[in-house]
Amino acid sequence: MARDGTQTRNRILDSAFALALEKGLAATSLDQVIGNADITKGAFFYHFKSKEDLALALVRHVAELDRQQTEAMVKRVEELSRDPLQQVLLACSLTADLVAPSEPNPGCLFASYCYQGDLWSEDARKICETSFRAQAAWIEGKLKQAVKKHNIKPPVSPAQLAQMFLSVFEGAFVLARTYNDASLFRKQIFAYRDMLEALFTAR
Amino acid sequence: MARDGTQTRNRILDSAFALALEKGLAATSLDQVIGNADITKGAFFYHFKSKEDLALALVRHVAELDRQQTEAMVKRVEELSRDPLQQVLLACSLTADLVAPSEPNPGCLFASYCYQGDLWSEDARKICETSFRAQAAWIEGKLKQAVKKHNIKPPVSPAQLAQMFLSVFEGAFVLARTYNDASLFRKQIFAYRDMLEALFTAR
DNA sequence: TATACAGTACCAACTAGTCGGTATAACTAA
DNA sequence: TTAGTTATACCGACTAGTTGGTACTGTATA
Repeated sequence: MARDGTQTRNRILDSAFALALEKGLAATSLDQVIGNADITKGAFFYHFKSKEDLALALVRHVAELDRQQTEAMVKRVEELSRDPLQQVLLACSLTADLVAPSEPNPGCLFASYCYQGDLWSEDARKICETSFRAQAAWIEGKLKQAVKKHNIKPPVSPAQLAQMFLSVFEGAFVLARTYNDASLFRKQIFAYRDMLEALFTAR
Repeated sequence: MARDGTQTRNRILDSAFALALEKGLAATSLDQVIGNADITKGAFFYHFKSKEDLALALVRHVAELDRQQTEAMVKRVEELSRDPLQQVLLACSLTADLVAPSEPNPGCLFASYCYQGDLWSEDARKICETSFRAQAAWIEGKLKQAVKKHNIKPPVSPAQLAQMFLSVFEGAFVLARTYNDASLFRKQIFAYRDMLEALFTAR
């Protein structure tokens, strides 16, 4: 073995991630990724065989980070409360705190990809879809438990409400960017939270 | 006067719009825009002085189209019902119908721009923000009227609910693209509608 | 007779990607 | 111990092609 290459690989990934959120990967040249990572072209093409390869590796990387983060959050939330509805509400609050109000480029890599045809390969799409489905499935499951436990019939199905979490999540990023105000993200997630609470508490 | 140039100009705009939604304007070359519009380079640079100029003109163009569409919708909705809440609910239904379930590239130009640094100039941002604010303001106003009329205190403020419409709207596009299923847009808008109705009806 | 193009030839800057070479470190055989 | 071997990790000049944009001539239209 020679010196450990995973460090360099991660530097490239981190560099590409930051630039992708800042200006979109399609509009970012490899030279910029390379410069930002403070490596050379040779190093880049040693680790990735093309820009497309990098794009795919990046979305895989981010999906894995998300999975770990979600896993940890679920664990914390299930320790904090035994009530399924409360668990979901807590998860919303923790999610809202993920984006600092001063964040200059709040956003989701998946959303960034899906509006840039080059990167939006079928492979990339599936990775994003899987990631989304996993998150929605957890919320849906908890809400179904809440329906049973509280013996309530919400006006919108748990499945639709779970998807709406993702909609609000993604939409809040777009709003935050358009209004140039990252705090909007937090506010929207909390609005969703409050709304959920009301739907399952009222009556 | 010679022949009317607005036709050609609109052809360019339409071409760029379609390509922007399909693969993002940043990843689209001028040659593609020109080829798609079936004109020549000379014609393009007669109407637009640069790609940036086109990008700005396009977002302005789309914002104007949106404004007209919204204006017409508001008019229809206010004819159909006198109740402010019902007007908002109707507006949701009409909005849901704007995207055909078979639409190959459902999406919002504004969202597409905001994830592509090149195009995301301060000028473009302001145009999107103004467009968003106008829509949210109408919903917020109607919901405030509904609060008074029905003498109800919703768990989330009209302002937040109005912004949530935009969040769901934008997020639904991202979901539709990620799940590769345009019908998700309609479903999410209806879910928002049903939720709104429940919040203002319950108790 | 100015406008609104078509057409084409061209350019400098940038792009993704290649290629020959080098540095490092672990393994191997004398 | 050490000289030689090998694989990995990386360097950076280079290239072929694309990009946005220019320049200029020609022509149909109102």
